[in-house]
Amino acid sequence: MIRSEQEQVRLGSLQQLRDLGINPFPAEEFLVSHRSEGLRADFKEGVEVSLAGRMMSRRIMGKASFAELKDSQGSFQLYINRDEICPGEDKTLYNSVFKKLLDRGDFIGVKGVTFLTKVGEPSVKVLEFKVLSKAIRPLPAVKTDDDGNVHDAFSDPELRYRMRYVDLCVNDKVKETFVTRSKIIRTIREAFDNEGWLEVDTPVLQAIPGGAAARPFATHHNALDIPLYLRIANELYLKRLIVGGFEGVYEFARNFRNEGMDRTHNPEFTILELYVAYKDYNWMMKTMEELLGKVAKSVHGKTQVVLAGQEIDFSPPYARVTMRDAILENTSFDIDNLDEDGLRKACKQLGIDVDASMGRGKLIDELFGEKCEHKYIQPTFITDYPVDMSPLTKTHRDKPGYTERFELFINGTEVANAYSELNDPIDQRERFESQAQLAERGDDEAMFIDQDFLRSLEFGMPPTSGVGIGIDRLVMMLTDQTSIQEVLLFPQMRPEQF
RNA sequence: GACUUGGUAGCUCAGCUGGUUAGAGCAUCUCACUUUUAAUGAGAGGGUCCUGGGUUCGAGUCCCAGCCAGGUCACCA
Repeated sequence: MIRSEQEQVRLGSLQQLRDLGINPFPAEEFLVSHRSEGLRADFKEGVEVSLAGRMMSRRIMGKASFAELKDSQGSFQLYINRDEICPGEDKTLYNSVFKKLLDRGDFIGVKGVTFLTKVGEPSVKVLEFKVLSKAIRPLPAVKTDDDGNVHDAFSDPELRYRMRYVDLCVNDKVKETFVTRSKIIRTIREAFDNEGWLEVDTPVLQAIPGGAAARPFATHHNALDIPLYLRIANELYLKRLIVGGFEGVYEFARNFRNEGMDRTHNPEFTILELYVAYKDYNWMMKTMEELLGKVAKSVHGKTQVVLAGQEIDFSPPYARVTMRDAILENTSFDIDNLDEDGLRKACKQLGIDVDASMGRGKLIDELFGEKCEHKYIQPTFITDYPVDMSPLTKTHRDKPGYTERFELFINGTEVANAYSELNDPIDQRERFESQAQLAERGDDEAMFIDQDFLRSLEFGMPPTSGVGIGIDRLVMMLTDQTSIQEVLLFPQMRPEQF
């Protein structure tokens, strides 16, 4: 293995530490009394503390030095004075160990006393330090000046995603994004738990990948000798649980879809699905706008959030626009007056590619996707989707041909999808059958018929409303990110060649 | 998958119509410096110019193929 000059120096230092009887990778616990932000928030001089972390920089001035120690909360300044850590004649600990053999990126533990420097920086005067772990590779040397300008940022997206550990070490904003992600999920979970809804786990490996229109990843179970699929959705399992008598169930589900990747799609992604009995999609709209208002508030302290330079207002209520009105407003075509051929002509007239496999629902979906979707920047519920693009949704109570379904759009991106769930087993069977016909026409994303799911509905499912929220996308909306890779710790990449 | 932009030191980047030994800042190494904070001052080292072909007296630079990534589009949530 070829080592860079800096790596060779560090490997040499590692050996010299060992030669001095210092274990560069000690096993024993290091007791920490404080962490950086806590210590700064409640700062008093003259307090004995022990801190541990990564040494991010050093400023050596002869017989005294300053260093930045970075822990999980932030950074804290250390002051190391030669004669204080080496009171006797032997100055090896300072002159050799600290100045020569330690490097940026090494983990150290220190014990010392708090004080304020001449310029008022809260610091720890180090009395003892211990090598906790040696770094062989140099971290990128990112610096921030007094005006907050970042110099020599570690910014190459490929390197950042492939070596997220480095990205997290040197780019504080990245860490913040994932702290926020966790907070968003925690806020939702707390809200649902307060309602008494049950968090559940359902199968990731499924014999029939159902609940959505998408291409699955296929795998094989050796012992059973059967094909299995990674789930594209968990919807049908959660509904089985409603059949089983739970009144509210939810799951933060990792789903897998074998499709393209771009800044809003990763092959694996997280959807929060929630099903609540005796509710309908109108109730769900209210529940969602209240939830998102609450989440925005818990993350930002207010419901107005800046996203890609625009302010998004998450305070309820959100606009409600029917699919028909959305298309009417944006294209002046009234889908109520158009049959399949008419829709196909309308699409062609608007420059939308169509093919023979597209049914009425798919054509309407194209019209909306191409000409309307991107216009909904503020949170908007698009409601009442045509029956044939919503095979799991109850037909609309008073609009024939439509369903009780909505999708939530924010910044032109679909963030949630919800319906009054179809619980009529006869109707559901017919919908599955028409999906099967679509498959025969060439639609490779049409749904499979799930006989067990149909059987469960035949035992009776209460009226239920369900929703799926794209958690990754929601996190994007709330952290001012426009790429899904920025909200996934390890976005999918083509494997690296070593 | 298509189009497009890029890949040069550990990091961020220059490198002109092809022309000596490929540069800068930070980082690294050596020396100085006991309250600095993008520490400072002096000096030094560090390169598979993504890979493989080709054109040429000569290629980081031009051509072809490939690999990886970003962006746009297609597909999708």
